Amino acid sequence: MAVSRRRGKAAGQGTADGIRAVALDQFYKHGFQATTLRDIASRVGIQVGSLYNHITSKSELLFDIMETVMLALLEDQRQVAQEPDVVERMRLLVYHHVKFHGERAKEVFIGNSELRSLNRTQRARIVSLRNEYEHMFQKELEDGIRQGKFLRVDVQVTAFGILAMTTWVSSWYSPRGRLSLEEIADIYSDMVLRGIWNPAAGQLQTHLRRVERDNAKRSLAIAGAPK
Amino acid sequence: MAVSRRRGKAAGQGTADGIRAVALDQFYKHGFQATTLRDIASRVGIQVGSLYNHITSKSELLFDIMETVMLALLEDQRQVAQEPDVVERMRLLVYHHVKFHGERAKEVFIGNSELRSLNRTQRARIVSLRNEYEHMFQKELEDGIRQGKFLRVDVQVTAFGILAMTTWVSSWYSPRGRLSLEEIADIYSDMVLRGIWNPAAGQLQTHLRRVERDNAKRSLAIAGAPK
DNA sequence: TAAACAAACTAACGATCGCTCTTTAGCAAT
DNA sequence: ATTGCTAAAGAGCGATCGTTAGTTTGTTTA
Repeated sequence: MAVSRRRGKAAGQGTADGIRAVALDQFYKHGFQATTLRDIASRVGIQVGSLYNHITSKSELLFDIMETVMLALLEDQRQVAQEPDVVERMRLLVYHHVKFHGERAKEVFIGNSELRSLNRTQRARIVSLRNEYEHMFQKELEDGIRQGKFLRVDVQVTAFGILAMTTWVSSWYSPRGRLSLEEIADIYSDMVLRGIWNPAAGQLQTHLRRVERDNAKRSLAIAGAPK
Repeated sequence: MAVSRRRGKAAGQGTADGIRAVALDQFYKHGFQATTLRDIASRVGIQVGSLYNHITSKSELLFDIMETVMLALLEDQRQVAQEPDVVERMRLLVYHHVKFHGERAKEVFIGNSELRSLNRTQRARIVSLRNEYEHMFQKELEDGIRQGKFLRVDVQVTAFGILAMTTWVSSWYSPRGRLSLEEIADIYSDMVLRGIWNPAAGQLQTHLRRVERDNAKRSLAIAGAPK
C-alpha cells in the first residue's frame, strides 16, 4: 500500500479495495478486536476519518468480508455438486473445500473465528449461510448411505468432523510448504472416503486419488524417509 | 458468583478461584480482547482494582488458563499412550482427545483461539507444548505405518486432520445434546481408524467400537429415521 | 489489646478506541 | 474561469481500557 493518493473524482475505487485488503490482512493476523481503524488507515496511507468515505462502520467491514467469502464458497460448491455419482460428488466437495480454504485462507479463517464480533443481525445472516453449507455435506452423506455406498454413520457428527478437518487447512497451509494444495486436497478427500466407505459396496480404490500401490515394499526404513 | 466476601486473611483463595472461573467463562463467550477486567470484577463481585490482589495482569490470567489445560492434556495422554498395541493406542488417543475436549471445552477452545493474544514469550511456551502434543499423534502414525497396520499416509497432514476434526468438538458439543460424549468419541475414533487402516493388514473390525452389524437391513427408510 | 497482614474499596491516570464534523485539495463538467 | 463533487486532512468528542496508588476494613497472631 501507501500509494501516492490523489484527491477528487479520479481517485477511483482503489482506496476502497485497499482498505478491504489491509483489513483482511490485519483481521487475519491480529483479530478483529485487536485491529484498530488507525492501524488500517495508516497502512492504506490515509487518515482515520477518511476511512468513513468508504466504509460505514468497522463491523460492517468485517461482515462484508465474511459474507462475500461465504457466498463465493456456496456458489463454487453448488457447481461441484452437479456431479451425478454420490461418491465422486463427496470426493469433489471435500477436494474443493480444501482448495478453497487454502486459496482464500485469510477470509475463511476470519469467517470461522470472528463470528463473535458481529452484531445479532449480522451473525444470524452468516450462521444461516454456514448452516446451508453444512447441510450440503449432510445431504451427500445421507445420499451415500441410502445408496449403500457409505456406512450408516451419524451424518451430523460426521459432517462436522469432515468440515473441521478440512477447514483447519486454512490455518496452516502455506504455498511455500512441503505439499501442494492439490496434494493436500487429495490426501483429505481420500481419507474421508475411506472413513465413511461401506466395504459391503465393493472396492473403494477406483474413487481414490492416492492409491497404495506397493504395500509389499513397506519396511523399517520409512522412519527417516523424505517425502 | 457474587458471594458475600470476607476481608483479611480468612478470605482464603475463593476469590482467586472465582476470578479464574469468571475469566474462563467470559474469554470463552466473548474472547479475550472483548472481555474487560471491569466485566470480570463485577461478575466476581469486587472492584476492578481488587483484581490485582490476585492476578499480575490480564494476559497472565489468559496464559495461566492456557498453560494449565495444555499440561493437563499432555499428562492425560501420556498415561493413555502406555497401551502396547499401536492400533488400540491410536484409538485411545483419539477417544480421550475427544473426551477431554468435550469435558474441558471452554479452556480448550480458548487455548486454540487466543494464541494471538499472548506476548512473544507466552506464545512460545504454549506453541512448544502444542508441538509436543501433535508429535504424539505423528509418532503413533509412524509406528502404525512401520508395523504395516496403517496406510503410508502423510503423517503431518494426517495428524493435523485428526486433531482438527476432534478438537472442533469443543466448539459444538453440549452435554444436553443428542449424543453422549462417549458416543461422539467412538464415532471419531472409528472414523479415524477406518481412514488410515491398511486393508493388507487384515480386518479392522475388532478395533472398532460401533460395528456395522446389519448392512442387509439398509433401506430407503433411512432418511427420516431418528437416532 | 495491639500489631501485622490480606484483601477489599475509591479514585484517577494516561492511552486509545470508534466515530463525527468541518475544512480543504484536486479533478471533471459547464 | 467558475461550479460541483469526491475524497482527503485534521481536530476532537465521549467512552472505555488496563493499570496503579492510597486508603479502609476485618481477621489473625502475639
